[in-house]
Amino acid sequence: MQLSTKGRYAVTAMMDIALHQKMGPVTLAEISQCQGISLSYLEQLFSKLKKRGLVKGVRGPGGGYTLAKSPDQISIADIIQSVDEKLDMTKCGGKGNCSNGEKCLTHQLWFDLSCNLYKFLSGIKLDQYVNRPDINELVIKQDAQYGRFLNRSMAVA
Amino acid sequence: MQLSTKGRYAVTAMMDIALHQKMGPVTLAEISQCQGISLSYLEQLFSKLKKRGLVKGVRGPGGGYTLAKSPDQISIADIIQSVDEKLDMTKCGGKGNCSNGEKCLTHQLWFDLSCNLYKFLSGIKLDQYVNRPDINELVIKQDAQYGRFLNRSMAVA
DNA sequence: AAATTCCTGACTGAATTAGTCAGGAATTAT
DNA sequence: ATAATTCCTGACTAATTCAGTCAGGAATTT
Repeated sequence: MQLSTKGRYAVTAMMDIALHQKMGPVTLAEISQCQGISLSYLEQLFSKLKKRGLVKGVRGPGGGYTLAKSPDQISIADIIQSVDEKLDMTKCGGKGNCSNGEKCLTHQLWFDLSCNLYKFLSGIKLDQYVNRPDINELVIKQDAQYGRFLNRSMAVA
Repeated sequence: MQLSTKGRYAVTAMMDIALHQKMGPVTLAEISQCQGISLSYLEQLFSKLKKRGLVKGVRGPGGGYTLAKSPDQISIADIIQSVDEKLDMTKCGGKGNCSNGEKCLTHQLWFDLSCNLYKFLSGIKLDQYVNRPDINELVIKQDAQYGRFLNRSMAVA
């Protein structure tokens, strides 16, 4: 039972964007460098995030990715499901035909587990992280470390 | 994000044993047949369940496996952790050194998720299934289908 | 002594994951 | 216009894990 780095990377990247929203679009190159994720791999993940309508791509210089919805509308479950496909723990995909057309002994258990998981992850939205002091401290440290945004005029307020 | 069949099989098998406890030891051959799990694979899994002290093996004719503790002492989390290793969703194994020796942006999130998961799965014990009418109905149907226990004198009461 | 059952370790095929590579399309800045 | 930047796409590869097989041995009961 494990979270793939696929899902982990996607959530991390989305959080990075949410945390830098004021700065305008965030490039995958930046995320790649700061979060230590392969650029090509990020591109694959963002292709899926885009298909699900979670991000918008802006091409050309000064471009990057932006959140497609407000951060209080994007849950961790949304993100993971975009790249990872499923939070469903049943063998049968919820259909209940897991053992000779009937529910198997453990069907209800996995079904309950899936519900629990979904409730938890869909209850957590990106905006909950944007204003946490401990997270902001981390981001500031990271940005400094990689000299992020040094040559960009801070947009908006 | 997915449950491996490893964990699924182990829980199913343990539930099978719990449900047939009164009949004495349950052989892996029976479980293999009724639950549709490869015998050799079951042997691997039970080797781990035994190491963790969840089951006891009884060799020889009439042997099989028995629960090593009472079914209200065995949680789903115990079983999954025995064969699957971890319910930990953090990258760093909980140590908090996921990003250059510090916590990564998502550390706390995965930590909270792990706790939620563990609470849920450790709160469910095998005995909760032994007396459920719907489960018992399933078991009786299964046992009939495979002619289980036809040639065995029903022990105890 | 024979049958049964647990028990162990090594091996294999298939799937998935994580990551690479090459190239193209849109946009902006010069 | 042209060059630089960035998204965007698809095909390919290496490594890992999963699921399952196989062969043989040890303990116990009949």
